[in-house]
Amino acid sequence: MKLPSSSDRLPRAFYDRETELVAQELLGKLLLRRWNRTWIGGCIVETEAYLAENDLASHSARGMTNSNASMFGPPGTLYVYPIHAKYCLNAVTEAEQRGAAVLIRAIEPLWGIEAMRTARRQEDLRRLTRGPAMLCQALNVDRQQDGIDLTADKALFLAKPTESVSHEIIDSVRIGISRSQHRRLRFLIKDSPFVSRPAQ
DNA sequence: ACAACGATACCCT
DNA sequence: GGGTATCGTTGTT
Repeated sequence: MKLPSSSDRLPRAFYDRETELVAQELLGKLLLRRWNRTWIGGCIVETEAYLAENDLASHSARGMTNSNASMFGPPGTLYVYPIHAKYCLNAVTEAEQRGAAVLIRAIEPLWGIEAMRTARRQEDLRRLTRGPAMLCQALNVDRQQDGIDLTADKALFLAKPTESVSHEIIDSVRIGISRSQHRRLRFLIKDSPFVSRPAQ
């Protein structure tokens, strides 16, 4: 896979659609992070949808606060939140003020693998980006990046793949939540060895 | 001021 | 598969 260029960047209209659809369509897309004058990133293999309405597992479920404000920003905003002394990253979806987002849970590492190994203090390729907090650590993303515009930022963006690769999507229940556990809002690329856990 | 908890991951058995 | 480190956020006194 060739490194994407700025013309491959996903436009705001991509994010300004139903969250479940965006979560599925983000599979196979590329996530790129500029770090120390090089690019780190790879291909998205696992996502979860967090909805604006009737979703008690969503951070937006009890309204906007200072800490979740960027989840209510325009589509294409990055929402980074802290959990268990780590971080997870989301792409905001639907119209501004809706409060919906897609959690990016895992990528297949493609570029800057040595930089990821350094950031993660982990040699095993399979354990570099296999989970949302691992992914943030590998890409050097934390709360400093919360609220940036993925459709314009110079150092962090999402892009369409530069070569066509077919994949099959499967759904699953979401991981690590205590409410709305029955909903099948987790999406994976079938047979990818880089997902955090198999579908349930 | 303080206690409880979480969209986690690591380490151990 | 289970226990837990670790810390920001939130809800309770």
